[in-house]
Amino acid sequence: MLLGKTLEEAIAPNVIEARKGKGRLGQLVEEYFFGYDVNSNPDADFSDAGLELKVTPLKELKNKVLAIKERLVCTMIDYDADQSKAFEESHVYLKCAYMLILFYIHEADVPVQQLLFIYAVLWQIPEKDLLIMKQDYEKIIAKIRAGKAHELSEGDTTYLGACRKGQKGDTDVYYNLPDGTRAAVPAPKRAFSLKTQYMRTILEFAKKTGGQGTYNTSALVHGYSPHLIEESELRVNSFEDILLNRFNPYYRMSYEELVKEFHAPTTGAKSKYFLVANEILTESHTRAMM
DNA sequence: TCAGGTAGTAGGGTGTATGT
DNA sequence: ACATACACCCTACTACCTGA
Repeated sequence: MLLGKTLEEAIAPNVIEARKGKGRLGQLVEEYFFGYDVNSNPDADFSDAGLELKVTPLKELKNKVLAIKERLVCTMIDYDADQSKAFEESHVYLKCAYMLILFYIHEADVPVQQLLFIYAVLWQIPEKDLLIMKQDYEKIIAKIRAGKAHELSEGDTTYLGACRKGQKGDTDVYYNLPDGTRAAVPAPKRAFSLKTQYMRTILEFAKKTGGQGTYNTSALVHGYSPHLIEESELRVNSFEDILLNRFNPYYRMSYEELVKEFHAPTTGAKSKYFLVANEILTESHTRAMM
């Protein structure tokens, strides 16, 4: 529907003309393509549409090669609720089947303002990978159902890991078993993560394709699409183009420059990169005011 | 060829903002 | 008050290079 056309040609010429200023594109996409009411939800982000945004570090090896620095944490494991969920209806799957991943280069002792974003990849987990993750998921769930959540380990699985997650002072949590009784041994909190081994395949894809507004939709077939993909594949492809175009102007800009560009507050929060990336995606809300 | 450097993997842990 | 979402930080162990 949008393929081979501009948004204006395909959707709402008059309205688009009525709005001037940077950042309208995303706003229009949200409003006319996805039906968001931008005004009623200024924080509307793409997770509402089934797109998870992730910002993750790379490290530069001695030979200058860029490698994955860490696993990518997806979402907390709910020892009670997750037990009865099939992979296809799990929080992890719904959340991470479709991700916009921004890679930046981590450097020790370099002010956080000077770190460089280098790749952006829109990634839909291919079916072959989902198969493996499904097995991983089931392995994890099986342990929980057996009352062995405390024995969970990242080494158990291939792509989808159950990594430790918690805060100072956290105590292990109790959970109920399928028969309603309480597990004998409480377990530390854990989260589902994409292991570095899997992240590497995404990185390789980014390198191979240039990573500057690149996307993998090879797995975009019928049957398991998250709710983002309600219409045709054409629509999705167009959406990707639009979304990725939003990032194009910002490649090779440092965090500091981005903060200036978006008049975003500089914070010491560890989620600061996410906050900036979110600014890019929801730029319309701040730019529209100017 | 073997000791030291590197990288991959696993494991444990933390800070800040925000939602319920 | 507490849990979750954001990543982010640090260490140990192991295998694999690599150059004296």
